[in-house]
Amino acid sequence: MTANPVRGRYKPGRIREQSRELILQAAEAEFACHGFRGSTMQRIAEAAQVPKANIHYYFTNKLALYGAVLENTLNLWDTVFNELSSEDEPAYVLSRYIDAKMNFSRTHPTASRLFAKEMISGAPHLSAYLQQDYRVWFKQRMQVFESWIADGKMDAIEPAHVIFMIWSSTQYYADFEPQILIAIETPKLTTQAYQAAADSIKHIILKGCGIKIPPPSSS
Amino acid sequence: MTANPVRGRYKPGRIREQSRELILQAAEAEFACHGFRGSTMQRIAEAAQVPKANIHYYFTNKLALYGAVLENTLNLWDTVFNELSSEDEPAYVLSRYIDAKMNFSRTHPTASRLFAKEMISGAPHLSAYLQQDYRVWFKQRMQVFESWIADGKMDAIEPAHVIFMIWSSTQYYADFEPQILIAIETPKLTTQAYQAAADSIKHIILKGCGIKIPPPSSS
DNA sequence: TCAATAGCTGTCGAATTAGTCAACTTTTCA
DNA sequence: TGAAAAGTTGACTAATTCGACAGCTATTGA
Repeated sequence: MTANPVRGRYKPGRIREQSRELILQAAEAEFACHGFRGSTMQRIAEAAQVPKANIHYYFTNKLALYGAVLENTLNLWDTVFNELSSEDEPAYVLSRYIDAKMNFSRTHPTASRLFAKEMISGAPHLSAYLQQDYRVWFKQRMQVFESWIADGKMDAIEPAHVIFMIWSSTQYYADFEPQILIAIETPKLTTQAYQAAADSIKHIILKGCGIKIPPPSSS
Repeated sequence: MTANPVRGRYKPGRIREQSRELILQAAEAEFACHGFRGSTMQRIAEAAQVPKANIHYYFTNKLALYGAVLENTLNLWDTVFNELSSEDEPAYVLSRYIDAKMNFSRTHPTASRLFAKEMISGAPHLSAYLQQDYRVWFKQRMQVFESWIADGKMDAIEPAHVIFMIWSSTQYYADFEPQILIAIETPKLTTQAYQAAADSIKHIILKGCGIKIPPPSSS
């Protein structure tokens, strides 16, 4: 009856992991839609289909739950951030980064919305993150752009604004979905629609920054 | 004692107008920060420095107050929207529009944030607006872009994505202020900073869309 | 098999919430 | 001036809300 204990995975904490994940997912959706104060433990419990008391068994209180959700989101975020590597050909690097950011909007819209809501509210729970990892990351990437400009590989535009344009335009498709759906008259943003958007953004950003597409390479 | 009834301005409803405005302003800030559910009538009352019951004298309930705030915001919005006139020179039209949108972010950041929050939440109170005024406006402007493309005045990019890029990048400076402040290491976004951002956006959008700056005209 | 541990939840209390109401003051205007 | 209208507000109610906790069941490992 011991249901094959093969391959480990049987220590106490197995159930813990599953339940926590279930609750976190429901909480992410709720927080993304209604913000911290606007969300209720009751609604999260209903969405996760567990009694409210069960949530309090895994998370000490509402703020701790919110913190856990936010931490999850920031981890995903960092993964995408790091896609902006410091290869030497800007056209290739930026294209890949724009695609990665757009894919994130497509596959993790609620994470994007949660982050946006937190930011709009003044980022009260993100100051630590912003002051540390984010700040460092930003400085480093700025230098990459500076070197590109120095090498004449792109126009002399303040790099910060270029990054902001990439972030804002890619996030827009997740955060402002209702507005976009009505504008382009579709009931749902398809993968093709996301691809078309990414292509347009790449065209405008690359050309707009005066970045030449390198001639070699196949296709 | 009748305190000069000169120049009208003395009908019943004078006080009404002032009090309503005071409350609406406090409510806008609160709703922009915490969303509809996350805001409380008590906090709005404290911000406006009036008793809570006074708010209920002017607005039947919380939803009505939110609706009034939203309506105010949409009126401001429309004013800026209409800045995108259909003159024949795209470089001039888009430059003016980007400046207007950026000025809106600078002078009405809370209105921008309120709108963003509502949109991220799925725009439950905006469907009427989106389906009407907005939809019509969008279609018309799309045609302007199409004609520019047909006339060879800009690259053949789906116009919708260009508009989305302008909206997203200009709103970003209002909605994601905390992130921006830390990135560019400033305690406050100055008018100069906004101007620099607008210039960068104009450079990238115009050049990126292959729009030539017309040669004539004085400096 | 059988304790010990982990996981679960119904029920409750204190605090906060939206909205009501009746009594009050100020403004208006004839 | 004085009464009607507009504006104001403290005190209240009913409904929600977070969170605590005791007692329950399921899982685990010896």
